Amino acid sequence: MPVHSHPRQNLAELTARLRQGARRITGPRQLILNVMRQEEHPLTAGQIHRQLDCDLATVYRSLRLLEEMAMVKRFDFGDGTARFELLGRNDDGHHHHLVCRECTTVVEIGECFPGNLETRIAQQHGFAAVSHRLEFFGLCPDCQAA
Amino acid sequence: MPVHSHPRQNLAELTARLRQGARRITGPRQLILNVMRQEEHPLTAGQIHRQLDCDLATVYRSLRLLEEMAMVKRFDFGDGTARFELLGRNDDGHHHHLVCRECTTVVEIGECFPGNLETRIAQQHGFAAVSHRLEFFGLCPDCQAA
DNA sequence: CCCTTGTTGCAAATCATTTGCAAATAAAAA
DNA sequence: TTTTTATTTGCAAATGATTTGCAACAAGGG
Repeated sequence: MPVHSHPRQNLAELTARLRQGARRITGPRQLILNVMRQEEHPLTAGQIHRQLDCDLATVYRSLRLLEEMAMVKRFDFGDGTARFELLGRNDDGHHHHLVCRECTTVVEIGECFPGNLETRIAQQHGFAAVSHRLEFFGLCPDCQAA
Repeated sequence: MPVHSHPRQNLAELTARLRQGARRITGPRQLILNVMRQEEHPLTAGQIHRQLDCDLATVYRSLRLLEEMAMVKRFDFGDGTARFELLGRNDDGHHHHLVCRECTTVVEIGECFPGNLETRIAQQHGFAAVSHRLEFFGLCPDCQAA
């Protein structure tokens, strides 16, 4: 079983969450959620856009909205393009990725470093509300062969 | 003392390194190295450019060159703008940052998580040549007060 | 000092993402 | 159900960071 499972969420449930956020249930938003719920890997706005029929700007606007509502999480793999993943109802989305430098294949990582490291660093420098971003990069099995 | 010290490197030494890389010693390159050697924090291409008199494109080209030569390291704080730091002669630049979400103040972190974590993750998924990117974000003392 | 090749400045091109605005439309109100 | 009203959409144009084409130029070997 995958380290981090992605039980496919149903659309009705997602729609309900949207409504709870006092947001309108529109065609584009349903389409976007529907595309995202069948992907287990983070998608770029462009990848989502290619799979449906609405304006790219709308995709960006919707993703920002969904991010604010904590329904999706944004990841940055440092290639200048944001990726988005749908979050489960009580998932804060805290997990990391192992990304192939060649083909951008993504594997999800459940592990993280000991939590006290972050706390210690925060205290040492007087910072508050500290969070972190951690991603791994390497060559996946396929690309090693090639 | 800072966790990660930045002994100001002298220009002649930097220039020598440039020459070793079989690269020409040009005005713009000296200017850029000179600006970087007096900064202890990562700078954006724009910040460097503002402090000297040459084309922005040249700054970008030089930074890329210096990065390839391992004389500078590129950092990505996820705000869509790359930052660059000068590296010491035998410094691989492996360290992390604690960045203020409000004012972008940067503190360097010497610590890292236990090395076996990375190795274990790589093996678990059959990846090779694995590296990682880790940055912390929070509110610095000043911004907490404000 | 000259020649060759790497570099620069400038302008235009890219790329991801955002924004202005008028037209379209959910959801609330009547 | 129709009307009302605040959202949301599509489209085009604007942004901002970074790159690129190209002709003029300069560093360093011979």
